[in-house]
Amino acid sequence: MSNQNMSVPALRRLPLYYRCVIALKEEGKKFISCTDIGSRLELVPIQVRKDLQAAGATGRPKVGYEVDELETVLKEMLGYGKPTDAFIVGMGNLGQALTAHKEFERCGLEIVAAFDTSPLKIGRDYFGKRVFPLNKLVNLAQRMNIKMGIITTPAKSAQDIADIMVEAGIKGIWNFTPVHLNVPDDVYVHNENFMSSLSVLINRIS
Amino acid sequence: MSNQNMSVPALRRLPLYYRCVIALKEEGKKFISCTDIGSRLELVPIQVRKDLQAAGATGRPKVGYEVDELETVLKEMLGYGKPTDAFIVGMGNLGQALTAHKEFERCGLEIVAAFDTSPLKIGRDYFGKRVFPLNKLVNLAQRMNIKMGIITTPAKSAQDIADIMVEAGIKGIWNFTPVHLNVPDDVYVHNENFMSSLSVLINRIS
DNA sequence: CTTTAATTGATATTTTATTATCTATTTACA
DNA sequence: TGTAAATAGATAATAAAATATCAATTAAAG
Ligand SMILES: NC(=O)c1ccc[n+]([C@@H]2O[C@H](COP(=O)([O-])OP(=O)(O)OC[C@H]3O[C@@H](n4cnc5c(N)ncnc54)[C@H](O)[C@@H]3O)[C@@H](O)[C@H]2O)c1
Ligand SMILES: NC(=O)c1ccc[n+]([C@@H]2O[C@H](COP(=O)([O-])OP(=O)(O)OC[C@H]3O[C@@H](n4cnc5c(N)ncnc54)[C@H](O)[C@@H]3O)[C@@H](O)[C@H]2O)c1
Repeated sequence: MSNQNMSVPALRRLPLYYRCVIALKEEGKKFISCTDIGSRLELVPIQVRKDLQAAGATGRPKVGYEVDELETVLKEMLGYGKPTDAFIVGMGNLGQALTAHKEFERCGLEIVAAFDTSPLKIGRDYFGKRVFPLNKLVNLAQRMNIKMGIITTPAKSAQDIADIMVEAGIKGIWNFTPVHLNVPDDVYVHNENFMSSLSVLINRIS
Repeated sequence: MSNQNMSVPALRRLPLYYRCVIALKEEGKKFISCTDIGSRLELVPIQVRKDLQAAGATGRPKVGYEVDELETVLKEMLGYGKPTDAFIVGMGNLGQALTAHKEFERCGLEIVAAFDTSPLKIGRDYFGKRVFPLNKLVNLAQRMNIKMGIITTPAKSAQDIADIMVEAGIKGIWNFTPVHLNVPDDVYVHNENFMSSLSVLINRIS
């Protein structure tokens, strides 16, 4: 099953390996080595090997890893086989862009419903997803056993939405707002903080 | 000036401190301690102190850091005073969402022009930004001395766009596609890889 | 005026992540 | 059949990041 004690940096590299495996498969390759993968992704082979080891893949000396097996192992580890259902809150520009993104369904995430407070949006469909009023979230999440929530509301509402998600039993929050969220220990928050990324970029080019 | 040898993790925390400082300022506080900041962001005080030290801030024992001075230091370090001009390529769902985001201008980034290959988009304005044909990018970038590029095209075009950006003299690329880009050493790429984030989230909630 | 508590800043330690080294295995080929 | 080359896997070393310790400083309380 999914190895809970893989490091975050290693976990973040797995989708890159997966893409690489798919590409090599399409090129007709049956086996691939860490060196192959590493040279494509500009990673040292030893790092690729350690990550694949942690993911549970095994290879053969002189040959490398079997493409089909590697695909299966990574798919399993990444949860691409059975997508996780998620709610998204805030159907503005970013919320709509994420909802439109069909690729997520092949990468373990299925956005099943959206929530907003704007009467202009409630009841409408965006890319096939219905927008519900915010006050329906807790009840629906519990009935549908939703464990993942995405926050794309204005910053000032973010903590309120997080509180509602926690109340609803959600255990993983994908936070696109620039605010730090306070949640209980058993809830995992991943901050997609664009401002953090910008500060690195700006620093590096100046 | 901007400390080029700050670590990436530390740099990424600076915008959080900045937000915190602004919030405390609005509460009327004149001085703030690492402990204050840390408790708001769930960081240990020593980490906040080390980061602020690297950013060039100095505080006074028993009192903490002066709010106004901290704001100035962070603003300078983050480049919030003089926004960096950037081009964005790919005016689809995500490209439009980013272009619509006014907050960037206060956080060091000014998107000055957009590029696309679709005849339906070229010549139009989105949120006040004109869309140009892709073949105008190199010339315009050189004339306007553009150093930052944002890629929000489909994955299959990403490397081509990166090559064009490199040719145009762009030194920092914000890559929203899931592909690894090959660029020369003097070009910095920051990958906003949503699939990587998903793999951590899915792993942690299962 | 003295003591106390809080805080910074510098240094040291620990932990985590990355990279290197070494050994055993396997394939390809002479 | 034997040998060389490439590679996985295990272990060790290094580097980077986070955390702890301690001394110096300073404001406030007694
Ligand atoms: N657009 C971007 O590219 C971008 C970039 C970086 C960060 N962000 C962050 O993402 C968030 C959303 O950005 P956006 O550009 O989509 O904003 P937006 O204003 O376009 O959309 C916000 C949406 O949230 C809804 N909303 C407001 N309050 C709500 C509440 N309490 N509950 C539920 N819904 C509520 C609004 O009705 C609206 O539909 C913001 O926090 C922003 O800082 C966006
Ligand atoms: N939408 C999301 O929320 C989301 C999430 C994760 C990743 N991404 C990634 O971001 C990228 C863009 O996603 P999107 O949803 O906005 O896609 P989209 O299809 O909505 O938009 C792509 C845009 O790029 C333009 N384009 C195509 N080829 C081009 C080229 N060679 N040069 C210039 N422009 C070109 C298209 O005309 C279109 O306007 C994709 O790589 C996607 O994987 C998007």
